[in-house]
Formats: sequence, C-alpha cells, structure tokens
Amino acid sequence: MIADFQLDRQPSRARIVVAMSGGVDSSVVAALAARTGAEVIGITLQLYDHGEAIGRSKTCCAGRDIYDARTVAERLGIAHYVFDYETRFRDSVIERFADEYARGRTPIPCVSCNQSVKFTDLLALARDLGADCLATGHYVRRVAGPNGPELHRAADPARDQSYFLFATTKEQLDYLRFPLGDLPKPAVRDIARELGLIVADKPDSQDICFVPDGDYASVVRKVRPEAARSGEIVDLEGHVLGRHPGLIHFTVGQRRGLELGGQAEPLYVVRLDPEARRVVVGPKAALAVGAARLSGLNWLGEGQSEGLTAKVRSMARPAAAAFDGEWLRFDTPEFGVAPGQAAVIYDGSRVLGGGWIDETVPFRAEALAAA
RNA sequence: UGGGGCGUCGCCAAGUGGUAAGGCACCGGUUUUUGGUACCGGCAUUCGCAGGUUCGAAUCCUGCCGCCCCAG
Repeated sequence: MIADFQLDRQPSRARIVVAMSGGVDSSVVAALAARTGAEVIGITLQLYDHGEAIGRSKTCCAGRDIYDARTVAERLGIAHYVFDYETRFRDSVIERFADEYARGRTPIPCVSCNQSVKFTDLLALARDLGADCLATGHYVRRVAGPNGPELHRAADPARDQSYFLFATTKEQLDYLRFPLGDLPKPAVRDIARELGLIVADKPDSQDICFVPDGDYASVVRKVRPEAARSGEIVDLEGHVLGRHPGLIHFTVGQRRGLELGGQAEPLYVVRLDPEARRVVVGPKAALAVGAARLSGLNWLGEGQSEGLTAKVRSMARPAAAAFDGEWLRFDTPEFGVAPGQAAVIYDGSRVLGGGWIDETVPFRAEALAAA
C-alpha cells in the first residue's frame, strides 16, 4: 500500500522525519514514508537507560529498541539518528510523574511525554532538519476539515490512541502525520513481515516505558521518597479500617491491594487525601461520578458543547457528555474517575480536545431520575 | 472453674449424621502504549485439640484448651 502523508509538495522533493521507537508500528511508518519516494530520516530518542541500573545496557529495553530501530532503518535504506533526551525526559516526564503521585493524583506519563519530548522537542528538531512533517506510529487519524486538519479516532477502535494525544495543539497537528490511523493492527504487522523487518513479531509495548519491571512505586519512591509513607485506610464515615503502605500504591477506582477482608462487597478507593495520608474507601456505588472539572485544557474544536462524548480512560467506550469549558458532565455515571487522569472530548470520531481531571463530583440520584 | 454462648480457609460466614456453600482478601491469567477496572481460573482431604459412638461425624457423647457474656 501507498500511504498518503498529506504533503504540500511532490514526495520526491519532500523530507519526512519519522519518530522511530524501535517497535513495529513506527518501523512500518518509516517503511511507508520511504515508499513515497521522499527523503526519510528516522530519529530515535534515548529517553532512559535501564541498563544503567541492570548492568546490561544495549541488550535489553531501551538499548534493544535503539538497536532495532537502527536495524530497520538500515534495511529501509534511510538515515537514522539517535538523540540523547534523557535529561529532558527525566525533567518533564519522570519528575512530573512522581510529583503527581505525591499529590495523591494519578498521572499519565505517556501524555506528558507526547506533550513535551515528542511534540515539542522532537518536533522542533524535525523543523530544524528542514522536514516537511513529523510522522509517528500513533493509531489516530489526521483528517482535513473546513477549518484545517482535525484529529480523529483511529479507524480500529480497539487500537485507538487518541486519548493519549488530546493535548496536541493545532500548530503541532499541522505538522504531524499519523499514517497508521486507518489501518488495523494485523495489517501493520503484515507489512512489517512482507518487508522482512526484524520487529514484525515484536510484542506490543505496554506498561510504563521507563518502569522496567512494572514496579512504578519504586520509581516514585526514588524521586519523591516522602510520598511513600504509610497511613490509614478509612471508610466514607472516617472509621479506620486498616493501614496502607503509601498513597503511591493507590488510585481512585482501585480495588485490589487494600487487603481488607471480611467485607460483604468489594471496597474501592474513592479518594486519596495526601495531607492526612489517608486512603478513603467505599462500595462501588460511591465511585459514581457525574461531572469532572478539567484544567490544562487543549481545544481543537469550535464551540461544541452538547451531544458530545468523552473518555476518562484510554480503552473506554466514549460516554455521552456535555462540556461548558470547565465542567464535563456525564449523562450516566462514570466509575473510577481519577484526578490526574485525562478526560478527552469527542464529537463523533473527532477529538475536540480535553483536559486534566482536577476534581469530580458524585453522580446525583436526582439527576438520574430527571434524565 | 456458678450459669449461658461460641470456636469451620487470612477475614466474614453456610452447613445439626452422609462425606466442607458463598462473599471479602489473596494468587495466577486475559484485556491494555498510564494508573486502574472488568472478565476467567486457583484457593480448607478438612471443620480448636484428644478420645468415643456410628457403615459413616464439622454435625451426637466425654474430656481438655481458648474466647465472649451474665452472675460473682
């Protein structure tokens, strides 16, 4: 297949920078870019180095990904550069990640990373290199609209990554290209296999990239030791039910890990109180949220406010909602809405924007009856 | 050491002679480029301990141990 990179000039005269992570998706993007006949430059960012801690640099994790990206670039016959962004990544992603947990919130490092390292720093780098665009392997669509490019969900809802890209600005969107947004994942792997790319069967990335073994709490502890102190677990009335090993282990909506037995029904984390170092728990019904106040808003739409849908987590089906510029109100209760997470607002498949969840209010039974 | 009650998986708890429900917790897996959720699976050869009755006991009897309540 030939992908359309939506270029303003003849591909043969164009230059495309591809963000290559070393995974199958961005490798295929590089391949598709090369097929257009444009000059393609693959760039891989070194963001962290587990090898430093594990003592096996270059054989696993980040080192392995860089090696894979370079191997793919060689096979495709494109230029490939590696840049050391470890300091930048630590300052704008890892530090913020730890800070948020210390505040009793639940961060999304992938969004921070897209906002800063990828779509600010890497994008500027691509411009410096004289590229016509920066292409990435995100499963999301850039669609030409009456008011310029629009951001849309991926054609394959099971792969859609628009949730992680809500903070993309109009200016960034102008310059970005997402050639995988129309493809189902199997098709991407097929392309990789046809081209004999070594990453064709590489497992999808998952979990937090800079946390080597899934133990994110230890990363937070290292950066913000004071955030790991133990405290009380209390119910909605304030009765002490037990103790917890540190707020950083919990997020609103979480069920497991409380170790509170003897209950008639499961208990969930309803709220985190960093001042008192308390985890407040309650039944599932106590998680029903009717509205969320958003901050750090990014808006790609026009004046839409009614008949919208919103997602408060990546893999949720969009829920009917209305937005007044500050408060996002759900038609039906949403469960497990955690401050620090993102709320992304859609009009159909189009991403209108979104913001960070700062505060939530319970879903009111009256509103339910009225509806 | 007078009376009464109770002791079943980490917690709650069903089961009163026929060969150990369920919930919570926990563990594993699936899903997932955040955290989490959800779903699936696992989880007491054994019922405080020791004897006894019985074809057969967690269930009946005896003793002991422990806890609770009342009375002292």
